Amino acid sequence: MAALDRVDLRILRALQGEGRLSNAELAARVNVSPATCHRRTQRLFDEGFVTGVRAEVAPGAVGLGALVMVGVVLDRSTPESFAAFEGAVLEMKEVLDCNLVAGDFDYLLKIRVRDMADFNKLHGQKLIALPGVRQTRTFFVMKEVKENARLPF
Amino acid sequence: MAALDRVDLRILRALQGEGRLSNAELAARVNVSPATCHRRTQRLFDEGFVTGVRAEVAPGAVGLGALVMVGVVLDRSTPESFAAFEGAVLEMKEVLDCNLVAGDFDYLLKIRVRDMADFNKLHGQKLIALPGVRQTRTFFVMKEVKENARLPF
DNA sequence: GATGAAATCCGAGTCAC
DNA sequence: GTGACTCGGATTTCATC
Repeated sequence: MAALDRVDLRILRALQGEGRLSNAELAARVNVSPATCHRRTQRLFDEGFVTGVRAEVAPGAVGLGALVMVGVVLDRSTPESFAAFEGAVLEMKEVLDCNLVAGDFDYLLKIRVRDMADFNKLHGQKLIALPGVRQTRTFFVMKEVKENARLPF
Repeated sequence: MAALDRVDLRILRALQGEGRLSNAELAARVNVSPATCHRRTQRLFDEGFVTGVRAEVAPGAVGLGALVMVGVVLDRSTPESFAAFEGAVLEMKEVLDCNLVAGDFDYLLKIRVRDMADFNKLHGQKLIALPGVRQTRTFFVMKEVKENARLPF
């Protein structure tokens, strides 16, 4: 996994903004020949600099209009306890993000559901039933100011 | 902005997983002709069901190995106060997510920087200097269990 | 009004340099 | 890294249901 030069960075930046750019268009934007651009891009994918390309679907259009952040505190802070919780969270499709954090919580989750009623059900039936959960704190998102911004590089 | 039928949903799901799928391949996966698939996909983009296609860049590879969540409380809860804060946050490239929430905080931010030292600088120089900020609470992410999972639909 | 087949044209992928 | 060559897919047209 060699280092990234200026051209690589330009390719990454372009693709981060428009993942469906054709190789020809991409080459024009980063000022290299199509052949070179193709090889560079290939490498960036093959060596894991780009972990995937994904279409962003408008959440509301697919019945996922509500966003909720949840702080979770576990009963015990043992490796087994963490592992069990993480394993269970990975199975929950509604959980978009899950991070182990330092601070007042053990984990912070980002969850998308249809509406508040849906979240209430999820909370009562699945969230508090997750392995080792002592308490949760819910933060309903009232306004999404910024979502998934591009990486600043 | 008409509704989505089964074929549309299959296209969205496929593209959410692999945004660079060729139209030919996509058509094969959702079982329609390339022509139909092309027209459907076009519509999904044009009518805003797909808001963009983005390459996901490995954060560590571009010097953004540290992830930090920050809870922010403002001085006053006035519309002007919120607007000023939001405007300033939109200018900060390091802030990936910013959500207005109900609960102990006014806003929850997701921030990517190089390392803890970098965050400390950002916190001291920019975060607490944001308009109307009374206090912040920092949650360093120690482990990213799940990041940006696909929408469950 | 949407579909799939066919026809055209442009870009992806490969090769020699 | 560049330029050229070939083949496959993107995109449009059109007849059809």
